[in-house]
Amino acid sequence: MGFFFTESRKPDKHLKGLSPEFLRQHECNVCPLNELKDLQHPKMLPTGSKKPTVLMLGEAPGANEDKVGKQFIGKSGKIIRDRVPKEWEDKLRWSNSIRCRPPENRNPTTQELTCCRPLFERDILETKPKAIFGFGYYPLAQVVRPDTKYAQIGLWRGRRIPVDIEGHRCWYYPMFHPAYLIYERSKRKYIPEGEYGSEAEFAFELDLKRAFADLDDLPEPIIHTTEQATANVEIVDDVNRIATLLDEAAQQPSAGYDLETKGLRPYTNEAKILTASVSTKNRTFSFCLDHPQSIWSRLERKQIDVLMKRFLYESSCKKISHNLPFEMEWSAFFYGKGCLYEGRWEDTQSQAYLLDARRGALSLDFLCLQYFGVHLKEISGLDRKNLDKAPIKQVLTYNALDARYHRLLYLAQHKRIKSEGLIENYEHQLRRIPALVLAQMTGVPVDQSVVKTLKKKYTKRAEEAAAKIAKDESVLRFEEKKGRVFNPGSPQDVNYLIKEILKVEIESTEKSELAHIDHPIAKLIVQYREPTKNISTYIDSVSEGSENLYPDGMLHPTISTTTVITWRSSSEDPNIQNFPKHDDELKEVRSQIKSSDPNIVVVSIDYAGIQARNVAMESLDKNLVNAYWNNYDIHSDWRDRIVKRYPKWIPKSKLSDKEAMKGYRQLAKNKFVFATFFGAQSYTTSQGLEIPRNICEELREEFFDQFKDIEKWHKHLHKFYYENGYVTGLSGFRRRAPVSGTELINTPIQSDESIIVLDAMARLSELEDPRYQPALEVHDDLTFFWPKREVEKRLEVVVKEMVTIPFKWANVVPIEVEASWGPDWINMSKIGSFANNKWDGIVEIKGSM
DNA sequence: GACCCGAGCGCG
DNA sequence: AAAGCGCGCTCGGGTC
Repeated sequence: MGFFFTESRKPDKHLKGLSPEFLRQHECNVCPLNELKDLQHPKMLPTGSKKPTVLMLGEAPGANEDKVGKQFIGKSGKIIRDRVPKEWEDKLRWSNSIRCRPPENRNPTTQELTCCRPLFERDILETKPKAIFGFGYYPLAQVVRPDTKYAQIGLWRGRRIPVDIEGHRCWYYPMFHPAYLIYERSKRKYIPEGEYGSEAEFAFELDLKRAFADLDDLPEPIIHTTEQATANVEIVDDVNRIATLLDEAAQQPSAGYDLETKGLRPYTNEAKILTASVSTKNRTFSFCLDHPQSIWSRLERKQIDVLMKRFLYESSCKKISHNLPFEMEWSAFFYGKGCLYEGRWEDTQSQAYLLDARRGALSLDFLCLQYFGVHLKEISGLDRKNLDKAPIKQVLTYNALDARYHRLLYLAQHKRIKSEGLIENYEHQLRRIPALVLAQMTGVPVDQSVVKTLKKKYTKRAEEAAAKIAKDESVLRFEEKKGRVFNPGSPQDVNYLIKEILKVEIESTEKSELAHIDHPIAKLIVQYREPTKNISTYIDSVSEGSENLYPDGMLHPTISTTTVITWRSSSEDPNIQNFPKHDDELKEVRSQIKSSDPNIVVVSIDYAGIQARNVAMESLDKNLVNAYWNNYDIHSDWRDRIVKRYPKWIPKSKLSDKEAMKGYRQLAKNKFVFATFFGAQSYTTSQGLEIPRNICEELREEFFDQFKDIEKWHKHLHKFYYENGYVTGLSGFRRRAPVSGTELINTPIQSDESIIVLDAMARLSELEDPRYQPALEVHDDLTFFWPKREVEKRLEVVVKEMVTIPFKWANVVPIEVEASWGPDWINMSKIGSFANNKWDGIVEIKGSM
């Protein structure tokens, strides 16, 4: 039996010209597997209980199964059977989605799956199981028919889906295929006794355990038919009726709210809200705003704006959207930012993210399939990209359906949020959204004159490097041998050049690897890469003509709070969180980020060493906590301890060189102290510090002798994870299995960090004063664009808010921020460091960790 | 032409 | 055995 988890293993979609109906009708007679001569046991029948609670559904018989004529007796079958609780053994039925063994374990084809499906259906109707546990991709595809893009077992495992098989309704539990677990084990040379072969193996065990535990109290599966989904949608074309319905909705406890728009962002000249829809318990309706096919008179159109505004500002219902930042950004853009803090908004995508953060499974479409067994997008059959050209009635229906499922999904997920004890986390998540939407709307200024200068400068550099490369003798030899032009931007070409022409062994063509090569071409390639990367990633993306730059001359990067597995934010179009800051050759691109008004300056305030403080908060390590209160400099101390154990690390001549010793402190900090906090092993620290492995092992022991509770905390995380199936930080955030050992340590650090920073940002936004609204958030940093003469006054408010953290767990160590300012985003100088441990207004402190 | 993937590299 | 974590973007190189 194979394993079914990658794209390449999906069945081919060709039915060789035969319709699915035809294949279903003729079953085995038109099945290619029926032709096979060498099968020992073709058409293997299901076995086990005739009145089963669960149907255990595999993919197809394997070699062993075919030989003996019994199902689930091979290696994969054993993995499943070993995990069946005794009390369930006689309540199971065993079957495969394909009854004959495909030759040489090849994948079943769509044709074979379709032919076999009626056999499966008849068995279901005869035996009526309450649940199906399906192993791997093929049963999932055959039973649930998820859209191709969702057909990844890794996305579905750990969930349950209501399914309707020819009228029989039951729950489908997708699980990994055991063959995948065998494959994962096979990749490792050695697995210690008692350890899982992979995190997937732990997840598999967890899934099975939870699925069996579910059986005692299975609810009725809810499945919406297309008729139910589309029933009673009112398309409103009368303004008075819109007024009546909106006012009625405003009085309801909850209302789904959805907008269809021209474009994804409201900052373009063509941006329009095309239609809107609202769905309450009694009613689902939609109406036009600026759809080209709308029939409103100018007066009517104005009246609709008044009604929209009233609904957004004055309704007492919960306004529920899926991907709330979208509805908030458009609503605030057209009806004023004030509406973001009026009434109560809810976000079903945030709920879903809290319950299960897997990427790719947060769309309304996916969640409707999971919760209601309904293919939402299939019903509407609408091309979202050209909504302004689609028939208006279709757009309005589609719009209304979305609003309906916003509300239904909210109710379904709310129950689970509550029962999992995640209300507080959801409330925090909700507060992030208006804060980040307001940051998106605030925007980031770009000075196009700087952009032009830099583009010229880096283009010249790239050209110069390219010219030198073209003339290099090694490149000439490459071109002679290959018969084509050498491309310095192609890792493949570079790899060939270094290995086959220069005859130098390399592991990769990364900068660090090239640095070790004693040939001018290595340096030249880096000299070519740097300016080309700078141009394509950081200059072109902010220059006129880029889709990222809007008519207001600003960037409005999209910030997401439901993408990153650890609760951090992410930024795209462009990613403003990874602009060069350190490399002298590259960091100049930050000077593009600048107001054209010379009175406006950039002010950044970042949390000093927040992740290390998170380690102290999490572990409550006595020595680490005290270090913060007593200004003990861990990194200098450990620099000195490393030298003590390995004197060769720092040449004698440098021991009295203050600047050099600062550099070694930095090395000790990043390559040893922090790395060890985060779970790095001696192998890694040895590579980072470039000192022998055994010394690093000794150092590690010495380190955990000083910070005993950090090691304890690492162990606790491990234990908690295997007991509960997720890892959590002090904020209650959860990251669910599979999670690897080092991810276990990092996750609470990143999540608590993000809670602290984004809570501060939310509090600043809630002041509802644009002066204190950050324009950027970069993980430990909030950045503002302020009039120069206002900086001191505004800074006081912001700093105070940032260091006054409302979480008890955070205040076991002092919190410190560092502010800097300048005319642009790179030419910045330090204003000062401020901490809350000596709070007396703003206290500037000297010496930081 | 649209999509997918890995390599490489920027940030915290 | 593997060997801090988390992202987004661009390119080359491939497929359909």
